[in-house]
Amino acid sequence: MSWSKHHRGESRSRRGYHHGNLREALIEAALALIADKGPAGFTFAEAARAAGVSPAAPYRHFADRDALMADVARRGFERLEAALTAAWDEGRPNPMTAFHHIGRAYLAFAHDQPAYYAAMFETGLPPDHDPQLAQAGDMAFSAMRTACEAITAGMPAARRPPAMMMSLHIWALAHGIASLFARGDEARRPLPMPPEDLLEAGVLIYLEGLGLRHDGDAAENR
Amino acid sequence: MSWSKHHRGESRSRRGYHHGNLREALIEAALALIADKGPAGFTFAEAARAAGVSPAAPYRHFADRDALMADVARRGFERLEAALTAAWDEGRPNPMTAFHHIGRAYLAFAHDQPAYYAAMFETGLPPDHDPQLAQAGDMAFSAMRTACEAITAGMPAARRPPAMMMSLHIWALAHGIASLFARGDEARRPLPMPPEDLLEAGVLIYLEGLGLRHDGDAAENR
DNA sequence: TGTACATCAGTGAACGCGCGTTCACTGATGTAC
DNA sequence: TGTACATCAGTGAACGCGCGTTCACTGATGTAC
Repeated sequence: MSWSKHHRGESRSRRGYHHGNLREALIEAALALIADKGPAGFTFAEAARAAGVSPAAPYRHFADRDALMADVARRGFERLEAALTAAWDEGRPNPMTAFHHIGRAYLAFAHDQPAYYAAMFETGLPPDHDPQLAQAGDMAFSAMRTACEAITAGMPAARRPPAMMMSLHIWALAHGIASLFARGDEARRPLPMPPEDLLEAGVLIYLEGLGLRHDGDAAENR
Repeated sequence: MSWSKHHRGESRSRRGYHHGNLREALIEAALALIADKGPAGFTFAEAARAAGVSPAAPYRHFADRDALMADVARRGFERLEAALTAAWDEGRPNPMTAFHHIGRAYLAFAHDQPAYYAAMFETGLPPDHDPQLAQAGDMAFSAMRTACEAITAGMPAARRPPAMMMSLHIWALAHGIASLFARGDEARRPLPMPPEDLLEAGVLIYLEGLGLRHDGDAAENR
């Protein structure tokens, strides 16, 4: 199979000596390994093997194992931010419904992307290890905060809660439920109800506690 | 130092050939290693070295690395249960105050015992990997549930929330805040306020949403 | 009180393994002229 | 259009290391008699 030298793999973008897209291939390999064996089960050498290159090749693209992991985490936060923003959809069809969509999107992300989720929250790496990583995390949080600001905008200023505090509460509640009960890997704990329902009920009670009526129309918030 | 053969280490309970308390020593070593380098940084061999025994010795007490880890996690849940129960103190001085003590105790545990916390929640092991581990986890959750039942006992049955749901909400909120902002290791994220204050505010709003007045006296709940 | 013996916790040497990392190198690419 | 050359992505062999696990063993303990 002499042609395999010039047409290795399934894609014509991978050429013989030069891989062509090794950086992306390593990240994909890392995701697959993390999903399979947890963040601890991912090794630089095995990612290289999965990408079909020698163990020295990854050093052309990442300083070390942690740098690759941080890049995966950064992409995870970017994806989460996109998912939350799409779920919010600028408050359509109405802020209260859109707010619940955000919560569902958070749980869906944790469940459907366990590798990203683990890289983002369970590697033990400090979040400010990499400025780009920290910024991506802030962006994702901002998506939540934007929604909180919008949903409380209709309240009288005196009774309006600080959007920062509110978004931290919602984030923590969603994160707690996701980490314990909605994660996509083996560490998920059993729950006597769908985690989405648990989160939605919690958010409703919380909003009620803030003085945001949720029964009836949502005209107050527009 | 010929006597070191018979009086090895700082304790007279450790005797020459037989360690005397190796099981405990391995668990302590594991905790120290996890605290130092995260759950992934703990190895069977290094725990043996820290305990001053040969690498084969741990196999007399634990089937493998995961079995030791599960034992550490089990003890962690037992400690957490004890801490929550002590904080609740059967609802003294009054249920609302005692309830907030529980939240603080959860955050304090996560902060002060990062090794236990990581072994309990971040090893990636399935929670039902070990029946004793699962039971210890249930016991800790029960402590929370007992408090929720007590604090809602005074409400009219029609408006009383299910204690199961309520305790899941409080647990998830505390767990989310602990995991993100109150953990004792490097992965703690910065927060513009003490995490205890964030949790207490969230709990107050949540209880308000349930219809549990918190301003004024707590007579309603006694 | 003394002795024989079963039990068992820990030894230490050995094994195969995969890891992270380095090094001088080589083959492909693309650009200047 | 063709050629020389700088660039750089990937090679492959090598290194030292620590891991998990096994094995036949040995020394300490405690109990039966």
